[in-house]
Amino acid sequence: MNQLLLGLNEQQVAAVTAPDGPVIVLAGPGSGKTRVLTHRIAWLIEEKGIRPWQILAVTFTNKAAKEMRERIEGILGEDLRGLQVGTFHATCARILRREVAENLPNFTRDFVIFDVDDQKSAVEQAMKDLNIDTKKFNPSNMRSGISQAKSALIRPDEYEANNYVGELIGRIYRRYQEILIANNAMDFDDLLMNTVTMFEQSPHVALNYQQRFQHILVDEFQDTNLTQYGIISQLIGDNNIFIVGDADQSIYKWRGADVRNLMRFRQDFPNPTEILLEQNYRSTQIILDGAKAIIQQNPNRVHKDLFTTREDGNQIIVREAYNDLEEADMVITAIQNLRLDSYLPGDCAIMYRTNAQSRVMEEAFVRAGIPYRLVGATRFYGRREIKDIIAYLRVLHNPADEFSLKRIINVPRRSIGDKTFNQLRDWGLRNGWQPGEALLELAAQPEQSPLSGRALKALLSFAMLYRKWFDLKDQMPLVELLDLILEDINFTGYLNDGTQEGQDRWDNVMEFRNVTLLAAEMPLDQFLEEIALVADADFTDGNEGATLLTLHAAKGLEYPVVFIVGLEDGLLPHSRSIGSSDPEEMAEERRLFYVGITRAQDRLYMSYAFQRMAWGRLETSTPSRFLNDIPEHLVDSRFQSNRSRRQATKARVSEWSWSGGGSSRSRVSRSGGGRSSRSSGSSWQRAKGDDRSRPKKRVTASVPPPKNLPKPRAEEMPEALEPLARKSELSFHTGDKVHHVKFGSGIVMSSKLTGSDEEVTVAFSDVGVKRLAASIAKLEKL
DNA sequence: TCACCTGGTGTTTTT
DNA sequence: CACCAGGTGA
Repeated sequence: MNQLLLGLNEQQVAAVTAPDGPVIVLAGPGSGKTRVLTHRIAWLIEEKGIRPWQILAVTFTNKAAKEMRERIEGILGEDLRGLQVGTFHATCARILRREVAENLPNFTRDFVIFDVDDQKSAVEQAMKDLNIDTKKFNPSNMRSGISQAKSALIRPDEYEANNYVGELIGRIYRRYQEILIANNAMDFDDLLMNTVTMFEQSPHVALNYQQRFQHILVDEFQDTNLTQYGIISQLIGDNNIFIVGDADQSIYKWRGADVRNLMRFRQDFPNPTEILLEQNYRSTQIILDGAKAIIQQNPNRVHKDLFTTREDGNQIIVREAYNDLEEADMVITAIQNLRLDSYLPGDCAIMYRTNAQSRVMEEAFVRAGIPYRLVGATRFYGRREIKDIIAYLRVLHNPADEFSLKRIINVPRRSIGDKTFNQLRDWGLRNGWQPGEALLELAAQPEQSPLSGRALKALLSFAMLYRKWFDLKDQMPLVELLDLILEDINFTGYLNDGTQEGQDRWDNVMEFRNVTLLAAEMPLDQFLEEIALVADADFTDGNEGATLLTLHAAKGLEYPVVFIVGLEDGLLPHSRSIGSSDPEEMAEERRLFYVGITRAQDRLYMSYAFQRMAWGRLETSTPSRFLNDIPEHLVDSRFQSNRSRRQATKARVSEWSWSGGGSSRSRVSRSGGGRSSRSSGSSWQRAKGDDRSRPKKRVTASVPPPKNLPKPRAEEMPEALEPLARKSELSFHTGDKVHHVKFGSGIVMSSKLTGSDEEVTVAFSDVGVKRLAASIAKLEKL
């Protein structure tokens, strides 16, 4: 048997060796689809005599592309130059860079790529130009409306509105596009849309690529949008298309992905070879059963019979935490204990629905001194100081980029304000110069400019710098150019303001310098393109620490141990989907959960918190409805389910935490927490340094009603509808011994009246200090 | 022009 | 709570 097919199962072999023509591989999670893709490409090259450059493979992330290339090179043991592997965006950017000059009017090959921030600025500009109130209509919403349109291959002149906001979006879209052209810029969506446009307008270019790519392979097909489908259609001709996907893992509808592309594919490419990969090589039976139970609840899906040979395994552990801080501590303790089972932090991933949840987790890791890696959140290239530096490079590369110039012309401060900037701009406009060119002209002939006095002096000294860099930019390696700029503008002095934050920012700049160092001889345009297209998910490598990431970013990854935190209604499923009239939104939340679960190889932990901090307030939450769909026998849970929770409340506290109780639980309680001015009795907690209890600037003298007191869950308080009686006397006092059904016994540290309730702080022997509302907590005096 | 304040607003998820 | 845009005074 061919070496390439060794160790593959029957279906995988069928996929790898599938005949020419359209092929659909429906691949369940963990079914080895990456393996199939890499072996397929290797098979084409080795057995079918296809040259590497005749193959185009499209992946979802840059990282996946890199891995795929390396794996194929590993299999074939040769350098596969010419093999085109990349994301849609990277592939299109590459094609456009080469063809745009001759084949797409309005752009030169030096076009820049606008990220979401740049897009927002451009949208705001467009709205200003059109006299549309940016307060009344959120530019972000307008931006996403435009993005949706572009994802569906609707060009500005094709945009049809069916309501008032749509009409606005249409107008803004048209103006926005003009602005981009003026700036020689494309946004992410343009990379795709303009490629299709170019292929349509210049069929010979499309034909050229058709002749080159005899085999096109697309991964994660369920998350392609209409425009991407258009690209494939243009490229495919009579060539061979091989797609891999799983409708159950479609989680990007919100950004224009269209699962119906699978249907379209079946229509446009009749009688495809269809292969189902159902054997899971990743997870234990229990984890897989849990995942199946979740996904089965979705309507209108094609049933798949996933199975694994990894029998049994540990039960899925589900736990409730008192609040988000305790939830984080539970994760930490669990990770510490997992060492006993030989799992290192690097084997663990913590997944959450929203980036905002990462903060509390991160702080817990820092406290515990456990190494971790945060994926996303404040993305590296999104940091202000990094964006500033990139803006310098961008405006040097593309003098038309007004937004970048505007960003940096007064950073660091050089007394160049809006007025001066606009004068420069208008001067350029009158003479047909791009903003960067206007700077060069100013440096050459300052006396011709309409500026004078202080403004001229300030601007001129910047223009001289700009000209210097501009002349040198192609004559020195990137790092040297960067160093020169940093030196000339004294960026250190600007950032290093003596604070830790300043230091961190400078460190980031140095980190960025390393990137340019690695880029070595790379020309500026290519460098800018690469950093524009990197994604958070590209940084998930390495196993020095636990990985913190969103469920979206977890797609395509796997870990021995997975924690899914924040399993609460409103978070997962997200509140936006709960209130939505479109049932697809809820279905997508469910798929997201499914994706998370199926990342786990050996162990799976889930948690939810009774209350958590959100928008600076303390919110009470209900466990996620999804939890009810996991059969009880798969779950090791203190609260088996909502149904039997009341019964389970009797269990001992020690069973309650993942670890069996333990160290530093007192960290878990939250002081301050949005409720106002506290009595001095609890000040000792502040000393422990809960940074959320930082003294507030404004202290209100009166005590507002405690709007945010934890609300009781219905089954704990049958008469919940009755308003709480106004209390006037303390029923608990410092030193009282009390007992709590959940936390066991403890001693009252302090107690005080809040608007309509009594707030008791208790030190429990097992779980540490808790702050409780007397009306709810059912504290028993001993 | 800039430093400082204030009030409004927002957290889904990302190439 | 945290971030921004926009306003104000120096």
